[in-house]
Amino acid sequence: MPMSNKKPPAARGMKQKNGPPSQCAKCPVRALALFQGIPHEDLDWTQGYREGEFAFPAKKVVYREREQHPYAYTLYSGWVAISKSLPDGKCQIMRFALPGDFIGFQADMSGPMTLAATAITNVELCAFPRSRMMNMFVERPQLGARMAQMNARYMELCQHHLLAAGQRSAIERMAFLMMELFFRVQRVGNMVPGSTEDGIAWPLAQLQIGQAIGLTPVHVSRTLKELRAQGLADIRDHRLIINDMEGMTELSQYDISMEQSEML
Amino acid sequence: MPMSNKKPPAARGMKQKNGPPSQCAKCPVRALALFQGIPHEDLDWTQGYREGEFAFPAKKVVYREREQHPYAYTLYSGWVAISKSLPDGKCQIMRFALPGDFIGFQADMSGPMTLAATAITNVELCAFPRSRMMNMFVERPQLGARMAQMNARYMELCQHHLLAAGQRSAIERMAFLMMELFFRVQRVGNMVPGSTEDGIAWPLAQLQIGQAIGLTPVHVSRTLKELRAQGLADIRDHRLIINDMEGMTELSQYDISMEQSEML
DNA sequence: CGCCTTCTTGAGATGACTCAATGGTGGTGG
DNA sequence: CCACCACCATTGAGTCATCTCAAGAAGGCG
Repeated sequence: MPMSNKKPPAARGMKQKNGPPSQCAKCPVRALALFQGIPHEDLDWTQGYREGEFAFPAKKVVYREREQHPYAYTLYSGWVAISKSLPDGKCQIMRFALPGDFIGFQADMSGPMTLAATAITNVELCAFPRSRMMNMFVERPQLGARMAQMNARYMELCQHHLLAAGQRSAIERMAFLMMELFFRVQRVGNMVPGSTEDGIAWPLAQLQIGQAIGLTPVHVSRTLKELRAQGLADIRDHRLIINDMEGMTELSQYDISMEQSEML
Repeated sequence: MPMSNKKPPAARGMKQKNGPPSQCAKCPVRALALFQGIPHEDLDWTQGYREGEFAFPAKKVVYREREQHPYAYTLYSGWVAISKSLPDGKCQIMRFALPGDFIGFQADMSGPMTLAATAITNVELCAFPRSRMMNMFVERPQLGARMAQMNARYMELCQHHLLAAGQRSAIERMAFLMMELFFRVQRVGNMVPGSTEDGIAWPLAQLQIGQAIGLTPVHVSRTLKELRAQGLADIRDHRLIINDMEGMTELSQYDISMEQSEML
């Protein structure tokens, strides 16, 4: 049943300061999230469900909204934008998936995708057949519980963004996004090169920032300028630097405890 | 272990055109959602996890953000607002829970609540101990899978609201909220009295509408006036009436297929 | 009957948007 | 290796949607 592994169009164009994705190791080694704390027997058993590893270059669409896509994925390396669009072309990025994150899980696992996924950097993905996932979760309850838990965690991210979008100013939303991604990237640590004490590699264009927090690119630029002027944070040369952690914590109302729980 | 059932302060004040909650029948009968399609043996087994039924009057807080609350609930009757607040008092309603919905499930089932729940109408709830839920899901995988699925569905609601909050105008968001609640209420049908072909009972004040779609109450009023003037929809006497379904569908971009899947 | 909450309406302020032009930067091809 | 081109970021000027503040009207509840 499992189709042969594929490692197609690796690293086409793109600055990719992150360096090209490192070699694909064994699934359980790198896919921390879904399989964290899962008994070894379950892990081995799970291998039968894997359908290979894929690599996509930056900017490539992994799956589209409404597409009948066969896989869901664990993200090994890189950043993926998960988004939803309106008929008039407006697009909201729901979350950024980072290494270890699972993408493609939704209420109706046999229907079309409700969201789109687009590679922001070059990415490596581990594929699972959507049609068999619910089944897999029923057969391996620990895994199912873990999936539920991860999704609940993604829900919390979504809720924070909704709170920000509904109730907060441009600069506050901007600060919040920076803090969230700063801490999430720090957390996956060595999987994302380029992190320092006060900064991380930042692959997002201002257009994408705007799509994530509901601003026009022009206003993103002005807001960024304001954060810079206040000495709070800056994005330059594809890096985010937090200059004033205290000030940013205050402005963003980012709750660090969000990131401290042992489960991703 | 299970504490005695409680049926406390029923129906204190409040217009409550919905009429007071009807009597509490057996759990599985009314809690369609979580137990939908679950084998009978699992259902019976589940009874051991129930910790009684509660009734809350309108406006009462079921649990607060950051509170170490012992229960999660299936909602039997009434509407509950699930919200998240900022230190300065601004409050975003994440979703409205309707009969059959599950509330209180989150990534960290042993930590404090990440959201608050407030009864909008008088409500009846069926309580489950949070501490034992993950366990329950591992022991009854079907139930765990169902919970994951339900939560994925709530995630989709949240995503639609984030899309609306980030990308759409006041009147579009308003129309979307109306359409969502109209169809969700129609779907739970006889559990919510007062539904007609073109309208439903509407317990929300304009303040709450604003908290759900990110508008000030003043602007909610003006936006409502505009919808009324355009002959699209109206809220009067605690009822929502959709006057122009086609126009509302166009304006709201509400996708009816969202509601058509067999699972809630 | 009277209070208190909710809704409505007006006037003015403002944060974010639009349109448009300019300036960088990196990748590509000659 | 340089020049061009495309894409992205910046800045300015003007507009508009939504907010704020404030007053008054309506409706439900004790």
